[in-house]
Amino acid sequence: MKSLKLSSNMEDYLESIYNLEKFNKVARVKDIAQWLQVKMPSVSGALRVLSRKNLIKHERHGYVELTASGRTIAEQVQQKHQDLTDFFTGVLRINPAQAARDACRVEHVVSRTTMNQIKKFMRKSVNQKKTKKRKKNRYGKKSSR
Amino acid sequence: MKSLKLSSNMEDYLESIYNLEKFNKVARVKDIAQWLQVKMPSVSGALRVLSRKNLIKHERHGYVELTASGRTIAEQVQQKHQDLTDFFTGVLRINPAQAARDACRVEHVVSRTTMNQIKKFMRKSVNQKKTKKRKKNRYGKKSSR
DNA sequence: TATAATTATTAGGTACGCCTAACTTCAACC
DNA sequence: GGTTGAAGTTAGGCGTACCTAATAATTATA
Repeated sequence: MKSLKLSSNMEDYLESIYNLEKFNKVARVKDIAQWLQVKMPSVSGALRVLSRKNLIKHERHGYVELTASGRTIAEQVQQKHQDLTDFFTGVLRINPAQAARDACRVEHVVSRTTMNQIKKFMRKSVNQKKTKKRKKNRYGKKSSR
Repeated sequence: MKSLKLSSNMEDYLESIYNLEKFNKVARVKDIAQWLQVKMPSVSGALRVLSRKNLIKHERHGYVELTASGRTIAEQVQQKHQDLTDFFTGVLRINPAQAARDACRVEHVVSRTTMNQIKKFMRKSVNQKKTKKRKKNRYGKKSSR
């Protein structure tokens, strides 16, 4: 391991590469820049750092690719992002656009503990809803929606 | 208005001054440093910035005091902090220490919209609990605790 | 009141992350 | 194969926020 803790910004770069690989097949400097709303030289700089940490593979003027360890980190961040978005929209009833914006920023600062509790809470809410429905049906009341 | 958006760090400085004024009557450079786990020169630097923005009053070697506008910001941040802490402990069942740590970081990145929904959600949970209790009592079951 | 200890400031340096401007490389087309 | 435009890199600069070391001011104590 080169260094253990990754900055929020570097996590964002990894996450954007991950998403671009997923949606565009390949990740290019220009697309990363556009995704993150920064200029290309900022991306070049970041890629140099991530390369040195062996989180990406990147040859001059070539596509950017995640390494296995880079992918692991990206997936973790992405998962947090997804879980937070679900929580914000599903539980807190935030509109999707705002939920995404908040998730983007919260995902870098929220603890593992809290993420776990959030997921636990969501599982519980789902069960409660199911239970409610069952009860209503059992008592012959019309189910909501 | 000098400049509109304050960095997370500057918000932290304001918040710590606010808390120190509240708990210690006065805020001193040394105490701020201790509170935020930074060295005194970092505090001196930050205070210069906040002074220029008219958010604090600070004469060389004197106590630090919030101005009206500084206090307003500090109170807003502090309120978010409190609401998030309540949410984390009360709803998500996070232990108080971890809740405080998360609140400290989330308070700077979460949107107003989401904060509002969090508060709404908490009010709703409280009501639901009350309702449950009432129901239980009405049906003659022993109330929890 | 002079000295010691504490508190605060200034000076100067580092790391990060962004930018613009200038240059290079690549690919695509004539 | 040379030209041209897009994509990418390098160079150099800026702002933020932290640090250590050195210095200054204040407060406490002998």
